[in-house]
Amino acid sequence: MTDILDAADASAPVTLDEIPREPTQDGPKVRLYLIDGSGFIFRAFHALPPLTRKSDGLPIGAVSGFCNMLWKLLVDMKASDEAPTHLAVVFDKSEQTFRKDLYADYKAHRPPPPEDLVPQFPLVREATRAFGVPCLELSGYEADDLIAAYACKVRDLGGEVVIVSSDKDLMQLVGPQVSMLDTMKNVKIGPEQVVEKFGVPPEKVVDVQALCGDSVDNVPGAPGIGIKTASALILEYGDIDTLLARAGEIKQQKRRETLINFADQIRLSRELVRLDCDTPLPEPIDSLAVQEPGPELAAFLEDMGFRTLARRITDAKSGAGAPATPTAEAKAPARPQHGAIDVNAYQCVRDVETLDAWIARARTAGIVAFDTETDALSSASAELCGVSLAVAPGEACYIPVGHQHESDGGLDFEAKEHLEQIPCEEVIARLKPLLEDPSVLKVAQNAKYDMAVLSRYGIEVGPIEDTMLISFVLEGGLHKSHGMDELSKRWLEHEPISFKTVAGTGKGQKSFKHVALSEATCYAAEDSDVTLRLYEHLRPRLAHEGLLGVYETVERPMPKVLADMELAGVKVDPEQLRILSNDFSVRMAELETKAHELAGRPFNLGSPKQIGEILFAEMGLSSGKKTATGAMSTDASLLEDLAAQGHELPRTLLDWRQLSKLKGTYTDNLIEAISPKTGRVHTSFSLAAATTGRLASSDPNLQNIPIRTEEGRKIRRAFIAEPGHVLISADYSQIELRLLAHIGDIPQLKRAFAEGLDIHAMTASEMFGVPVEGMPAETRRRAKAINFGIVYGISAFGLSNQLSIPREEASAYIKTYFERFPGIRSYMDRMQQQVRAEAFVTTIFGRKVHIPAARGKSQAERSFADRAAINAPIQGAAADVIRRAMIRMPGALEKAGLQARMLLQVHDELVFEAPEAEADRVIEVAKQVMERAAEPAISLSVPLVVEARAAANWDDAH
DNA sequence: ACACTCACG
DNA sequence: GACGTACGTGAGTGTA
Repeated sequence: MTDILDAADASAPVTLDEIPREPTQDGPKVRLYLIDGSGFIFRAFHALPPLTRKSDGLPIGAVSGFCNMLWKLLVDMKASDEAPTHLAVVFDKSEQTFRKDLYADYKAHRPPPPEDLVPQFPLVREATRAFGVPCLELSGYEADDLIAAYACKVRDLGGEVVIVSSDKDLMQLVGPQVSMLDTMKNVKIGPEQVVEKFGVPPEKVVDVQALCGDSVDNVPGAPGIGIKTASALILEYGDIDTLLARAGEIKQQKRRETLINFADQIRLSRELVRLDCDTPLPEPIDSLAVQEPGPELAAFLEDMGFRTLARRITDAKSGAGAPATPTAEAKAPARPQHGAIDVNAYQCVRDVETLDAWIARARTAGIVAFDTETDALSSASAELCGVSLAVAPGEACYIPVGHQHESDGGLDFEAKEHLEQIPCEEVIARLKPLLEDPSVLKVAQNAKYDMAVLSRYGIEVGPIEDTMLISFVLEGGLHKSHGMDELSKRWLEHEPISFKTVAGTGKGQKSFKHVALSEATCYAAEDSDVTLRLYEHLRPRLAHEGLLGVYETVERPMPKVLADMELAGVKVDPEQLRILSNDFSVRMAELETKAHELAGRPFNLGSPKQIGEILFAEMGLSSGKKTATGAMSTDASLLEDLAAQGHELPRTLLDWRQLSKLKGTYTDNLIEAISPKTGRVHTSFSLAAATTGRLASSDPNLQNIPIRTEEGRKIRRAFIAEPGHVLISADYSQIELRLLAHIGDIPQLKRAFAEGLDIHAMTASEMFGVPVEGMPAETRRRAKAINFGIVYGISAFGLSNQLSIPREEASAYIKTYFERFPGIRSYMDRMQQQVRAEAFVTTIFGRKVHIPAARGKSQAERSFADRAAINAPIQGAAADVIRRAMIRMPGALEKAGLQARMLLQVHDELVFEAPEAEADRVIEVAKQVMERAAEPAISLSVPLVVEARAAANWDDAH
């Protein structure tokens, strides 16, 4: 049997006795992990639904959660390159501690633990021991004190300590050898994070906590002083004693009085929060050496009935002995290839000679990572504050161009930093040849943004690569975000300075141009440095993993295309929207009055909770349907049902909701979104949001402008063209079903598309054996719903819901469908097999879509993965097709001598703006490019068909 | 911060 | 046969 908990390095077991003789020269000999047991228990208890043991009904939810968390932690720790040599779980022993003697009300407000949890405390200790992990506890002391004592001891002996907890009270212990690990958020807490939280370094945390107190533990502190004030005071005066001694000097009267009057209470609070390193150690450190679980673990899990975990542990043990697979090797975080990142090593460039020197270095290197700093988020309006460059790992600079002092409201005698900078035009003029030089490769993180900003300064950056897109191509679906901070933490094991730390947060956030140059240099140059390092790390994997083609053809060209679309924006008529908004307001008020009358009392129509109370409790209507959390659902389909039964209030609510949605989400916000600079609306397209490769649009989202209802279409009519111009909408007809026909190789579908038949009618005809001529509309509607359902990974439940038919009937439809189209069944089976084996699927263009849920614990999760695996190759191929069209479009329009511009993409639709006279030719070019977009990569066995129309507004162009 | 609802493909 | 249920998004509001 392989040792699960074996340390990563295979060095012989080390005892603490060796430490004093051989302190730290060869790296830490002891790395002790201290797990905050109480924290784990409460998290496990609250995160999980109540669970009882089958045999006797004993509550074991928290035990189960605790075991899973502990196991995961053990596995993760072992895999990390900071594997523990020693390990223990620390528990609170008793309520009565020395702090209660100091202050009777300490933790007085804390409610007793839930009844269900109490019997689980001893079980959790038993579980810990079963895992081969020692439990530490001591009468009269809290877990925190024991953690402190062990941490101090190991630290003083030259070892390392990792405290697994998110409790802020433990942050005072953090230091060069002591860190914390928050396993929920999966973040490491070092001195930097402590400063972020408390505004002071770890050694001052106690002083800050003494001042601000803690309502949870009922530590009094000083009334009216919060964390902000506390850290400011401590930073100024150094510590509590000095502060209290000099309290009389404080200018603010109230604060001065508080400090003087509550001096004793503050000193007491300090004693309450200070952790005692002199707490006796119940066990010698040597006895905490990591050991593998014995046979009692299996027995314990069996006894509890934790079958899944038991199986996982057995699997891990049998698998761990085998040599690492190549994939596992490729995924293992590689060691950073360069030295550590030192933010103080960067240069601030403020004269032309230095700038030219950096530009020369970039040319010699042939590669430069860069990043723009601006004063706003929208690339269409943001002003440049500076540019950073990195020419090699660790060699980076920041060139400020727009930094200013914050406008001073009064007299300020502090010496102001000199803000002499190279004039912006000068910097732009010198950077332009470099950034446009075809022989120098540029690298950026989210290049689209920087390209859009610089384009407004006359620079067309190229050639360029994008680390965010490289990450997305490699690992799309594996992570929520491909932002730089995450990538840096993941691959470089380095946490970059957060924007919040330099610019502040909330309404006190300052524009980047007001950030001091020294700080701005650290932050900005670090971004370029990190980007370059990420590029060097990630880029080789593209070829290695067969993803270079996807990256080069459908990812890398996109930032330029999208930057131009975003900068172009779309014209929206604010007058029309204002009229609509007023109209909606009036009608909403009428509906509200009516709803209140029908309900017999006033209520908030926007509150699902109140609606539920009125409809179900007061009016006694039946609902049945519940939301995910068990609350009564009041969604549209349910209200529709009730309205159909003849009730008036649901109808009124539906009407109000529609208007409320339209007004709140569209009319009012679209007016605000109009840029004062351009008079147009500039969305932001995200390339790395949807795992299938679809784009996403935000700020504002222009991919969900209403179209399905008449009222909604009025909003679409406010999207217009410049005078003398038209909007052109070109959309793929049935692209997903066509791609399914090709991918799944379905003869009937292919034939129907080749002959240009009505695909839904054809489906209905095949399924129900009725001729297309004279087919009832309802029959076709059902077939249409089935076709959509197929693309989504159909289920009887989903279809019955969609069509409001009994599940048995839906089931029968699906059965018939699979009989008529057996190819679809086999496509679905193939995707399910693939995703269960590999946890990813690919599109015909080679895009890889990771679906980690396929490895999920629950059946439900895996079923979800199956459906996603059926959908992703279809949705993803459609996304690839339209990307290919978009990439070719600007060139095709230009080649045809047209001025038309592409403005928007809505998944299967492209929107253009063109001079009226060009309309017909633009339609011709757009159709051709779009219909041939799959070529030459893929020769589709079905035709792609595009319908296009020109009109004065977006609605009429459909 | 999260749940709910709803706009789109 | 059990399991929760159609796939992919972004945004506003209410509620804790």
